[in-house]
Amino acid sequence: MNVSSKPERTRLSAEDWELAALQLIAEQGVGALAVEALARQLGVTKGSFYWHFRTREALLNAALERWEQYGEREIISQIEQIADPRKRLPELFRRVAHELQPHRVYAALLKALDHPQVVPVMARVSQRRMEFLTTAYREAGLAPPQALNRARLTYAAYVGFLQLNFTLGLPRINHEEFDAYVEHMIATLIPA
Amino acid sequence: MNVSSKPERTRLSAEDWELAALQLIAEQGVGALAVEALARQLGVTKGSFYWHFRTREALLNAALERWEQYGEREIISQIEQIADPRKRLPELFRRVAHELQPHRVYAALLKALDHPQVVPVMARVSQRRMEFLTTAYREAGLAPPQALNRARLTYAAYVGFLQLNFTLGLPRINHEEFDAYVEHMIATLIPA
DNA sequence: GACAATCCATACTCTTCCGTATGGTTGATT
DNA sequence: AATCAACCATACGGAAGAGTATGGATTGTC
Repeated sequence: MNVSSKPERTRLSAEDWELAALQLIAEQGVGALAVEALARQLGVTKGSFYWHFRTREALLNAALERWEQYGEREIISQIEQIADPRKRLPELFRRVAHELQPHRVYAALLKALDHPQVVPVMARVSQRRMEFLTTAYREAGLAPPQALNRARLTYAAYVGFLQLNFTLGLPRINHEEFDAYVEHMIATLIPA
Repeated sequence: MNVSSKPERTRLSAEDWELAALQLIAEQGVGALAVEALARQLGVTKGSFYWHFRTREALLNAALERWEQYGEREIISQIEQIADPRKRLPELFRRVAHELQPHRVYAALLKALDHPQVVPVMARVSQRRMEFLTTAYREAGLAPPQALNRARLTYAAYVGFLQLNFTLGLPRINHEEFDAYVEHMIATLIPA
């Protein structure tokens, strides 16, 4: 039951700080990552923090590294297990669409691309995903140049959707409408 | 010739501060908008600033309002003058693609969606553009629900592209490749 | 149960940046 | 030429947050 934030009176590890940092980033952005605020939230003081980390930067880097490592393993491997290549992309779209929770950190980091620490991480992650999409489109029948551009378009649409919808709260699309939108995306972007 | 920043030894107006603020936002983001930094850049001190504006917030609001007013008039009116509705969207795509400069502020504000002052501005601007796109798609022959979803998809792709390319510097797409990408977008998103 | 190593609290310093107070300078007006 | 408003410089006060110093508490280990 120790998921929340109040009364966990055990001692903390570096991992605890990293996880709390990621959660805070997801909720309030990288700019809100202040050590005293985090300490309050964890029920300790700065004294604890500076035992585990040399600096605030170090925490950010550690948290980003953790996120990059354990962030996307599951979905990609799940999709790769689908036998028919033509069924992979629709399944990917639908699955991503209904797991918007793990994308919160990505959306937050997208808004923090002025911080030099996050740029390389985001570049690597985005690059990997783009490559995954590109090969998926090739396997779905597109010629290589088409596949690359379609992957660019798809990934841009994904990123833009994140920004427009749970960062900005645009026209608060509801569930049915959202499902229809996803199907529209599938019909428009994926070759028949 | 007084475009740059060094030796303009006339007195400043509120407008000067607003324009400088927008430029700084475009280059370094909303977070970098500090009054002393701006003052240095303009060759004056804070004393000047606090004569023109009551607070830093006031400057940000004024700058945002100015941007919202004079930001997008031209392109929309130009597009609306095109007679054949089916030629409007391709032209819009190509024109937007080759004027990425005015989109710098929009991209910067996209990353500042945690600041409560920018959210309403961005919501209004994005909403207007979305509506423009939606009617354009209807005029190009799509049924209303399809048109709305296609507009969502298109605008998300636009926003995502901004983030991925001149905020993050993803795979540094070159000119030819970029033109090909734009044509791919047109072929994929606009009904024939 | 002593004794390290680990973990944390308290109390500082230092920097940055917003905002204020106040007086000086410049320019237009008469 | 005098005057008044517009504009700016200088010197503060104060809050917030990073980082340091140091000692106290807790935990495992012999």
